[in-house]
Amino acid sequence: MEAIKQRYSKQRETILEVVQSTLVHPNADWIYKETRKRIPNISLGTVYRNLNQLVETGRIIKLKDESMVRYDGNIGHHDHFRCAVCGKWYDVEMIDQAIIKSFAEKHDFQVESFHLELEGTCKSCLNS
Amino acid sequence: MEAIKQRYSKQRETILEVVQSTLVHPNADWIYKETRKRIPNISLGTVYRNLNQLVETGRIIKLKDESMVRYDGNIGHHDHFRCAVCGKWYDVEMIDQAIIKSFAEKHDFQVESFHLELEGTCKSCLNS
DNA sequence: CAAGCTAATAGTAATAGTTACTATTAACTC
DNA sequence: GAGTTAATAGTAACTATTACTATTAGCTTG
Repeated sequence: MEAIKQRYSKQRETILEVVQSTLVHPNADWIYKETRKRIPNISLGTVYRNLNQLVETGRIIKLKDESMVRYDGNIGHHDHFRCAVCGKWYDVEMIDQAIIKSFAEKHDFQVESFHLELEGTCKSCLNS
Repeated sequence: MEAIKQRYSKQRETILEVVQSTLVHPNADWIYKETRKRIPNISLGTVYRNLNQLVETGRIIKLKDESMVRYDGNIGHHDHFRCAVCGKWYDVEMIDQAIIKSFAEKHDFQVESFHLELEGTCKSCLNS
C-alpha cells in the first residue's frame, strides 16, 4: 500500500483549473470542450482519467446527476440544491457536523462522508 | 395537460411487487431477473419503461448509485446510508421537515424534495 | 545532462446502462 | 363483440464511461 507516484501533466493541471474556474458543476463533456480551447488535441479519455484522479486525491468533488457525473471544484463542505426547472446546481450550506455526529452515535455506522441534495425550484425560476 | 391514461398491466404490477418485496435497493437488472421468475419472457425494455412510470407516479423512489440507478419501494421519507465496503444501501432516518423548512426560508428556494446520502462503513463490515 | 524508466497521453475500440423503434398483443370503451 | 390505442417482446441504437495500445514526455539517477 504505497503512495501512487503522480507526475506533473499540463493536461491534468488545465483540467483542474477549468473545473475550479466555474460554478456550473460541469459534466465531463463540458470540461472536455472547455479544456480543448486551451489544449486543442486533448483526448476525452484523458479528461475522464484525470477527473477520476482529481477526485481520488480530493482536489475536486463528484456529483451524480440524472444520467451522468458532474464535478465541483469547491471542496469545502457544502450541500447541493438542484433546480428541477432550469437544471442548475447550486452550492448551499445546510448540514453541519453536529447532525452527522449524533447520527453516527445512534446507529453503529462509521460515517466518512455525507451529501445532502435538495430539489425544487430556484429563486430565479420562481420569478418568471 | 391532461392525466395520462394508464392501463393495467400484469408486467407493471409484478415489477412493483418485486421492488416492494425487498430491502436491497435493487437496480434494473436485478429487478429484471427477479421479475422473469414470474413472467419468463418479460423484456428488459418493459422493466425500464415501467420503472420510470412507477417513479413518475410516485410509487417507487429512484436512487443514483455509482454507475447506475437503483430503486426503493419504501416511499415514506427516509435517508440513505451506503456502505463503501460491501456496497449495501441502508434506509435510515435522519433529517426532518423542520431542518428543511428553515433552509427554504433562509434561501428563497422552494424545496420539493431532498435526499441525504451518507457514506462510510456499516456495522457488520466494521466487525469483520 | 543524457539514458533509462514508466506515468501520461492521443486516438480508438469496447462496454454497460438505458432508451428508441416496430410489429404485435391485450386492456378498456362503447 | 368491434374498434381504439396503451403496453408488450424483441431488437437496434444511443450515451457516458472505461479499456487498450502505441507513442510521448516527466522524473530519476548516474
